[in-house]
Amino acid sequence: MTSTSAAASSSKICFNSNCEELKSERPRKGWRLRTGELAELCDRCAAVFEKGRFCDTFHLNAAGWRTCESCGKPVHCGCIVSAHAFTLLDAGGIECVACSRKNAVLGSNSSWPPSLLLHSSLSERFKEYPAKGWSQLPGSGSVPWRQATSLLNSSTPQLELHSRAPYEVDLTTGIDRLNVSDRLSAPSLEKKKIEEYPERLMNGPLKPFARDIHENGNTGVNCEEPCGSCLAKPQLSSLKEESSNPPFGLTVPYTSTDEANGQIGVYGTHLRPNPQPPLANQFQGNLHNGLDSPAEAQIHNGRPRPDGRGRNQLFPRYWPRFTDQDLQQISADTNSIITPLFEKMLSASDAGRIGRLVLPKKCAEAYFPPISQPEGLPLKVQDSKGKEWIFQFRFWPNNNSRMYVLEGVTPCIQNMQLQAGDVVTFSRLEPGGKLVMGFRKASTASASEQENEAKNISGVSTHGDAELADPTSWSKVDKSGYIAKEALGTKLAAPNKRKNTVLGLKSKRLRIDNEDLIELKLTWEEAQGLLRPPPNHVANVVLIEGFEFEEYEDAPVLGKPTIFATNKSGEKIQWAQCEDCFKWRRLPFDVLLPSKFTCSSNSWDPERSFCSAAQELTVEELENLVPNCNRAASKKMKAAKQEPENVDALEGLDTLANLAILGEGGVLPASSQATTKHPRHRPGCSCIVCIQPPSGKGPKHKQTCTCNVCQTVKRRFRTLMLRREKKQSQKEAADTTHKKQQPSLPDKVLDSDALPGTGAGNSSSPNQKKVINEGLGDDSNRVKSTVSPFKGQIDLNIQPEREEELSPGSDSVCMMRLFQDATDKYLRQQSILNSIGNSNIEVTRTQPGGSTEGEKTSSSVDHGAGQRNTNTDPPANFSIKTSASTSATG
DNA sequence: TCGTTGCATGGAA
DNA sequence: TTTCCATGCAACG
Repeated sequence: MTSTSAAASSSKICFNSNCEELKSERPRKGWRLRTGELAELCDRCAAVFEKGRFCDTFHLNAAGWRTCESCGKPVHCGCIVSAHAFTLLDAGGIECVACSRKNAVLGSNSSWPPSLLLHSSLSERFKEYPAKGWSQLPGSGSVPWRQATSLLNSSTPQLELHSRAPYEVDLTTGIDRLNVSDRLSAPSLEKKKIEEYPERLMNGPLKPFARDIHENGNTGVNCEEPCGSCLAKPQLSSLKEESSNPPFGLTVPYTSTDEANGQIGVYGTHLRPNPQPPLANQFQGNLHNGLDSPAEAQIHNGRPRPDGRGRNQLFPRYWPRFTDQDLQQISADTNSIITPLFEKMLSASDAGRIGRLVLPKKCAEAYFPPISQPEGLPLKVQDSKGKEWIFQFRFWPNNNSRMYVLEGVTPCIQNMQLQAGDVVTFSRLEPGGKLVMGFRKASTASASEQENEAKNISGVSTHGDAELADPTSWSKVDKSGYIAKEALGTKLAAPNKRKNTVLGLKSKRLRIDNEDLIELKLTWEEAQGLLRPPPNHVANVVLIEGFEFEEYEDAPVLGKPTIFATNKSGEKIQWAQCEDCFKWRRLPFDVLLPSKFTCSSNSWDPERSFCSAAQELTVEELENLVPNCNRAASKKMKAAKQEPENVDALEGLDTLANLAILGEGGVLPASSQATTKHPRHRPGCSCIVCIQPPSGKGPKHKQTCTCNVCQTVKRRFRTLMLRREKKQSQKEAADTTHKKQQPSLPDKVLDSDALPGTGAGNSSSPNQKKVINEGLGDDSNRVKSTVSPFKGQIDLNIQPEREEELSPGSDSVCMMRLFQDATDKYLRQQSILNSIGNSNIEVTRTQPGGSTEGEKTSSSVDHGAGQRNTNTDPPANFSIKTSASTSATG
C-alpha cells in the first residue's frame, strides 16, 4: 500500500483536502485513488460525494471548470473526483455524462458509443453506488482474477477494482494470457471495459493486462454493447478462461453472459460501428487526468512481445464494424461467441491473383500468432460458410519493420467472390478460438456508411458498387468519380472510403495507368469547365472542400468549350469556334453548345451560319479574349494569376477532350466528341495545332522568329543536315551495308521523321523502316535516348507510338510525361497570343534550288497523335506558314 | 513465357 | 520524420 492509500485509510482526517473534519469510526468511501484504494471521507463529504456534488461543493473555485457542449452545464474537469463526470468530445470540448449518455442512447452517429456510454454510465453509476460497491465481486470462480496492482492503479482510479492479482503470462505460446474465470461485478467488468477497451483496441499489447484481453481476442467487443443494456441492466459478465487452447493461443478472455438464461451473447451485435475514432482519446484524457504514475509509465512502456510485437494501435479503418448480418453470416450458431477482431478493405493487390492479403501490421501482431521467422505459420481460418482454409501467415522485413501477409488467400477470396473494395473481417469464434474470416461486399455497405456517403459526397456522381469494386471498370467508367474522389480526398467514408481505397489506394499507380490510356491528368475544375448537363438536367451544386461539384442525375456530356466574354455594350456573350472553318461565332451567353459546333449550327446569327461568312472577331479581339477563356476554363489559371507557366488547366482540358475521343468509342456518349479539329485541344489553346487559320491566311513566321516552333524546326533541320552529311559520307564509302552501322541512333530515328519527297525518309518508305529497324536492333535504350536530347522541348519528330514500337521496354507513361513536359515548356515559351491565328503550321521548306515544298506538320505539339510527315531534305531556307488542312485526329 | 516469391519503392498518414 | 502498406518488379523456378 502506498503512502497515499495509507493516508487514505489510516488518517483520521477526511481525505477531502478541503475538509478538516475527522472521519467517523467507519469512514465512508469516496472516490478511488490512483492506488486503487478508496478515499475515506467524513460523513458530510461522503454525502456530498455520493450526491455527485463534490466538485460543486469543494472545487468551485478550482481550475478546470468547463462547460458541457450540449447542455452548457459547468463541469469540473480538473480533479480525480470529476474524472468521469465528463466526456471529451472528438471535436474538442467536453460533454457532461448526462448529455453524453443521452447522445449515446439516441445517437446513431456513434458506433463506439458503448465505450462512451460505459464510461458515462459508470460515472453515473459511480454516483449511484458508493465506492464500496465496487469492491464487491459477485460470484466467484475457481481461478482468481489476477492483475498487476500497479496497472490497475494507473487506470481509472475511481473505478478501480479492489481485487488485483498478479499478471500472468502464458509463456508457452508467447502470448500473454490472463487466466480469468471468476466473475467480476458488473461495475468491475464494465470498468474494465472502459478502462481497457480503448487500450486493448489501441494499445493492447502495450499493456500487459490489456494485452491479455486483446490477445485473447476480445478486443473491445464488449464495449460495443449497447449502452441501453448497460444502463438498464448491468450486464453480469465474466472473464472466462479459455479452456481450449485455440491455435496460437488466441482465446477469448471474457464474454458477455446473461446469467439469467445463461445465454452467451455477442457484444456489439446491435451496434453500428462508429466511423469516428473511438474513445481512446477520451480515455486517455481521463487516464491522464493528472495521472502520470510510474504505473502508468509501465503501461505505456508495456512489455514487448518476444517477437517484437509491441505497439498495437489499430487504425480506425481496421476496427471491426460488424453488423448483425455479419455476425450471423459468420456463425449461425447462436451459442457461439463471435469476437470481431478487425477488418480490412481489400486492395487491388489483396484481391488480385497474387494471393497475398496484406495484413495491417498492428492487427497481425495483435490478433495473429506471433511469428519470429519470415516464413511464419500456417493459419487455419474458417470462412463464413464454415469452410476452412489454411493460409500462410508470414511477414517480410520491410524498412526495419515487418509487413504481414496472408498468403494463399486467392481461393478463399474467389470462393467468397470478393474483389477489391470488399471488406474481409476477421473474428474469433468461441468456443474453439477459431479464426473466422468473414466478408462484407462493397455493395452491402452499412446504412451508416451510406449515410456518410450521402453526407459527404452528395453532389458527386457516383457509380454502382460493382463498377467501383471492379478495378477493370475504373479506367473506363470512373472518370468523373475519379475527379470527385480526388477532390473529396479522405473525407469520404465507408463506401466513399471504399472508393478512396479502391481508387484512392490504387492511387497513383492506377491513375498512371489511366493516364496511359487517356492521359488522365485532369482536375475537376477543368472537367467542370467542359461538362455539360444532360438534357432535362437539374443540377445540384455541392461545395466540397472548397470545390463546387455539379451533381448530375445522368451522366454529363462533354460540351463545346466556348469563350465567355462581354461585348462592347456590356452584354454577356460567348464565342464558339466552328469546327469546319475555325471561325469564331458569337453566341448568346446562356447557350449550351453540344460538343460539336459548326457555323451551320449558328442559329443565333443567320448571317454567320455558314463557313463562308466572315469572322466577326478580329485577330486582336480574339487575342484579348483568350485570357478570358482561360479564366473561365480554369480557376487554377486564375489562381496562378494567369501565368503562362500554368498550363495544367489546358492539359486538363486537353485530357477531357481526349475523353471525348474515347467517348466516340462508346465509353462516353456519342455526343461527346472532340471539340476542335484537334481533339486534344480546345479553342483558345495556344498550340499550333488548334488555332490555325485556313491555309495561307495566317501570319508567317519570320526567319528570325525564335518561337518554339521555329526553334524546333531549325533544330530538326540541323539534325537532318547532320544526318544527311553522314549518309553522304557513308555512301561515299561505297558500302551500303554500312548503313546499318550509322552511329547515331537519334539521327536514325529522326530519319523516320524525315520529310517526304526528299528520298531520304518518307515515313512509310522501306528505306525508313530499314533505318528504324537498324535502330531497334541495337538497343532499345538507344531508342529512348532519342527523346532525351529534346527533353523539355518540343520535338516535332517524336512519334510516341513509334517510339513505343521501337522500344518495347519503354514506359509509355514516361513517354507521356516527356511529351507533357515538352508541351508545358512549349506553352510556356509560346505566347498564347502569338499562337492565335497560327494554329497549324505548315512548314514550307525552301529547296536549295529555290523551289519550295510544303509540308504540313500537323501535330507538332500533339502527343504523338497525329501523323508526321516531315522532310529530311535539308532546306536551305525555310519558313512557316499556316495551313488549314491539318486535322490531327489522334 | 508465365507464375511465384521476396524485397524495394514511394505515397500517404 | 517515421511508419505503414499498396504495389512494382527483379529474380527465380
